[in-house]
Amino acid sequence: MAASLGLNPEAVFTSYTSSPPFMSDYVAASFLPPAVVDSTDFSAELDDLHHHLDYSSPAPTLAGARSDRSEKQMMWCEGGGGEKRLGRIGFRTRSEVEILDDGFKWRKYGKKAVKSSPNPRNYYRCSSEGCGVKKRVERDRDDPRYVITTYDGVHNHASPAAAAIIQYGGGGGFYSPPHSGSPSAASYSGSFVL
DNA sequence: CGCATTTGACCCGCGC
DNA sequence: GCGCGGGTCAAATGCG
Repeated sequence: MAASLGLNPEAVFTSYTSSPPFMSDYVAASFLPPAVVDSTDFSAELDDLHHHLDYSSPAPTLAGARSDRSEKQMMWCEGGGGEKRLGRIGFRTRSEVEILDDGFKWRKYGKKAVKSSPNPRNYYRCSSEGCGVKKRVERDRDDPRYVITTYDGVHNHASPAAAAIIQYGGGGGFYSPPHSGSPSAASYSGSFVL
């Protein structure tokens, strides 16, 4: 079953690093407006991240990345190169499970053991018609406590869950807590059971 | 009974 | 041209 993700916006935005990797998967789920990525205060550690991931793709262009020192939760984007589109977004998140519910419906279509890691890599495709977004999930080679998720493409649709997050994240950026005057988080948390 | 997952086969690009 | 590694397909299987 999917990871237990309590969609409590406040929790997501303020302490997601200690929760299931909900937020990272969410952001990666491609509904992330490029503008947000551009405006987000992405910090360094990209080189370190890339080195760590030993990503085998041909010298990807980093469009932006974010890291959280405390939890070593990181994100990298590639492709686009200042353009509006994100070719690929990757996350390294701490998680017990690999099936992370990011609000979209994914259909698994393959599994492969890769050379660079002792752990198998899983391939998923967005099950929505006409949406060719794909994602790969694999455990970190060096630190099995982490899961590396890579998204390819941009969803041509939104999920109800995504809409909720966008609403709460709007204006303040993805990592900002919801305004105190925002509608109660409770109205949304009910839709996502732990 | 319908649908998602599993898993080996197949395909393709790339480096030697 | 060949072998290898990675990505996808699709028939079989399992599950709700």
